[in-house]
Amino acid sequence: MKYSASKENYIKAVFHLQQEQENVTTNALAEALQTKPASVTDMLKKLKTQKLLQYEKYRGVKLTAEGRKVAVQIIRKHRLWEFFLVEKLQFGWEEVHEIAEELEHISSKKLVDRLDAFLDFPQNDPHGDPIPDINGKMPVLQQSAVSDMPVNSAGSVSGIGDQSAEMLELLKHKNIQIGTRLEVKRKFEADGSIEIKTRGQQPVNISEHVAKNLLIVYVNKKK
Amino acid sequence: MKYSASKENYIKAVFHLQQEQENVTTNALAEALQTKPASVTDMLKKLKTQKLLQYEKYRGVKLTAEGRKVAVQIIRKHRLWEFFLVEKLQFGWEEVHEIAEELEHISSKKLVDRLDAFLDFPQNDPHGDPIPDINGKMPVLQQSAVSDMPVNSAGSVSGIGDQSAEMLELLKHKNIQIGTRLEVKRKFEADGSIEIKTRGQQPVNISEHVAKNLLIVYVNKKK
DNA sequence: TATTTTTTTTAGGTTTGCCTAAATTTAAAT
DNA sequence: ATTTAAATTTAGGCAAACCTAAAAAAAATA
Repeated sequence: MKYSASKENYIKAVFHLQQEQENVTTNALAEALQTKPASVTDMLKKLKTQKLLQYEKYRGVKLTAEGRKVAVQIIRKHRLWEFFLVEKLQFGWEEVHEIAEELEHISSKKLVDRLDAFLDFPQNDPHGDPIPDINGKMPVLQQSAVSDMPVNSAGSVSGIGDQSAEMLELLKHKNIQIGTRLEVKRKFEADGSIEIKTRGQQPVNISEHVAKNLLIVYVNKKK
Repeated sequence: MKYSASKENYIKAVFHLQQEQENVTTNALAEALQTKPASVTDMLKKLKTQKLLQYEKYRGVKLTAEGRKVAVQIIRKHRLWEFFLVEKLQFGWEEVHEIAEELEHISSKKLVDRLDAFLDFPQNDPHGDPIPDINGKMPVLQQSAVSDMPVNSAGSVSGIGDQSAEMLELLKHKNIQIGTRLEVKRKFEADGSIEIKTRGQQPVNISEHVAKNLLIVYVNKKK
């Protein structure tokens, strides 16, 4: 089955919003898709008749199993293209999202799978998000936000919450990327900012916003 | 300026049809785009107001300089993607056209130019057609059809006229590809078929249709 | 609980790109 | 030079995906 780019975007948005809460509201979708609630209602009706989601008016939506399958395939494409852009075409991690938003709607299944093989089956995209495999399986790893790390614990950056170009720009400037090892040195109650240290570098201070959106997996410190 | 995929397809079609004849007719466009003449008329009016082509009702169309520029950029994208698909993703030359029809509408200029560099600035796509460079320049080489070659002359396959998947399938089966050296051995008046010989192989007979659509550049025979 | 506010839906439009059927223009043939 | 045929355009419609404004339902608050 093939769906329009617009429909695919709705499905993807529902999928992402469902990570936050089971039931997705019309307003949340309108916000995510930069469109009006009335337009969302229109589209939800269509997607419902196509059995991609469950929708009862005023009750919000959930994806069906089929909808989820479609969503995962789109996400697979998006993330593989992002990986391609960064690894092969030397793009910066803050500029690939926009281009991948277009590339993810290219329909050829064979293309995606060949691309996957060409890239040597990457596990994560440039922002650390997992790439679903050919069967739609994607590993969920145990991530915490830096804001939740105890003082003196160490972690390896594994993902970014707020992936806006601005945020990625800032992290790039602070020399933080996926895989960067960091250690929490101090936490300031006053403004929620945190002092972290990365290998070899002087300690730097990150704002509460950054701390909440910088995801890590714990690692055992080694001197 | 950004144009819809549909508009880009019209512009591209006009460009290609103009290689045959200066002035492109509504019917020819409808045929090429697999749509109805009435729809073509609709679109021509829109493209005219955007100054992409010259159009006087009942008089046919020609691209403007701007239209030509747009067409060439689309063709550049199409051919670069085709090259990518064959060279990097191991696709067969008969299956890449369809996928490139989608990829050519991805808008990022930077993407195309990076892809070009990644591919090491290829001169021709998998079917032998020239790839416009970053400035839109594309070399026109002196091609002849095998049907026009004198007996005993030799050439190197440089392009294909009819690029239908069926034709490409057939050529693949006959082991003919871009760069293949061939020599005309005999021409049969009866049906226009021609006997050719490629290096090492036994002579084979190709139909008039194939002979007319197999393009070559002449080479000096060397033993 | 009644009322106000917020959320969501309905109703009625718009644009893009397509369609069919009918009218018009151009080209071909008698 | 008519008449016939072919090509093209106009007129009126349709579906997708959006919009605004108004109505209805749900949630929040007095």
